[in-house]
Amino acid sequence: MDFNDKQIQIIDTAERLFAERGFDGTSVRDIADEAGVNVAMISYYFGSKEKLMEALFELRVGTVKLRVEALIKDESLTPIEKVNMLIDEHIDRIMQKQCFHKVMVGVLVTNKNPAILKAANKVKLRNAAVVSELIKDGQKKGVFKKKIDVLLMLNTMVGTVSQSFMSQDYYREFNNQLDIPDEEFQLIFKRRLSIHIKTLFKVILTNEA
Amino acid sequence: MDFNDKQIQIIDTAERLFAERGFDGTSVRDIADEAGVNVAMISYYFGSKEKLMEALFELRVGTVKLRVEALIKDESLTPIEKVNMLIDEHIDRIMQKQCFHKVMVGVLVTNKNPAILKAANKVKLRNAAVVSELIKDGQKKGVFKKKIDVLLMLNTMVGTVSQSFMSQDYYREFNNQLDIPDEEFQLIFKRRLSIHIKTLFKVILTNEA
DNA sequence: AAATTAATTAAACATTTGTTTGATTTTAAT
DNA sequence: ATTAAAATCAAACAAATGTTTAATTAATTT
Repeated sequence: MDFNDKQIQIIDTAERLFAERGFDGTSVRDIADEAGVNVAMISYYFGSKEKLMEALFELRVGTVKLRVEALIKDESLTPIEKVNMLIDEHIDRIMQKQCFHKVMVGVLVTNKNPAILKAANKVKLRNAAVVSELIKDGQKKGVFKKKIDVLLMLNTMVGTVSQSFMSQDYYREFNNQLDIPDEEFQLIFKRRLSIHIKTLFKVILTNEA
Repeated sequence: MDFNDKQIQIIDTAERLFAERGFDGTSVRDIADEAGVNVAMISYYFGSKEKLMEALFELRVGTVKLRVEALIKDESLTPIEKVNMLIDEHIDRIMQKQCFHKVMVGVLVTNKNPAILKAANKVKLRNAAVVSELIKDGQKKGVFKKKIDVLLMLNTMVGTVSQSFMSQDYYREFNNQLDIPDEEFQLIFKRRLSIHIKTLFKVILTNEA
């Protein structure tokens, strides 16, 4: 499905409001007003509020290029390098789509929309499978240890990143970094997060610090 | 504030529904019906739906005994033992109050209720301060390394636990543990999670695997 | 230029929402 | 037993909700 400019404009607005106020906390009139369109346009273009949400997921998840799957086949990279790229890619994705990430979290806590939940689980399963492959390869090459809980490891990555982004203002204040510019802080924040998780993964995968 | 049996009954029901459907996705009639009381009782006892939410937080957060603060002063424990107890305590708390935890996440993603958000931040700040003390003590005793990002470390604990509980059914299915009894799985799950995070913390705190 | 399709609108629609009312029952105190 | 307070109820309230309608305007096609 491809959306026209007006549709994307509505979806973008909906994404922002869903992230700020939650799905049920946002009315179609809120969306229409902020997007500068008539209320009826939402039904006209998407059919319903629920389907607008599904369109949002289609637009955001559907366009995710799976660099990961290409990555795993690259023979010039070591397993640990691949894992590190995986981490950076995940951080970048969440950072670039913070609103959508919030919406996603909102959907996952209240498993209301089963269609979206199923889609999310599918993506998750595929990612877990890819990472499992990557790890198996590393084990075969003798650089990774034998027993590795893949899902628990991924939970640490996803959970740490999610938690960090959700409380980044708090982090900034706690570390007295309110004076430095936003963009610079984002860079510092991202780099620290990246190094942090890579350190954790190294010990999970190799038992070395 | 102390609540009578009927009030607690309403709060418990509200907690479950807020966790399942979100605050805005739950109507006061839903709550009243499932709690087996008249709709008017919610206004009668709490004043409003919003205040019912605040009562829920008062009941759950207010009763949290700060074993942590007592813990830090216990001279018979090593710093690493204290940290490990902190981890187990956190896992236990989330495990025992999974519904409330979901509600909390819902509140934190959509920072709608500023009163609750402020209270949550206060708890967080106090916890961070306590842990900072603990770490400083460990550094003084020479068992912890110098540069430690406390908040990032806590984000890993909180994030990993949150992410793990949110997707525990998925974890169970992925690891082919659907056949074993619920309680047994919970125990296994908890133990793995505990060991996992303790391993991570050890490397964060001491640079040793 | 006429005809046809698509886009946009204000208004109306039926429900659902949170909350209040006023009467009635239950409980507790005198 | 009488009184006062607390608890419970069905009904009503206005406001907000998602969605539809029917008319009008804009864009595209013929």
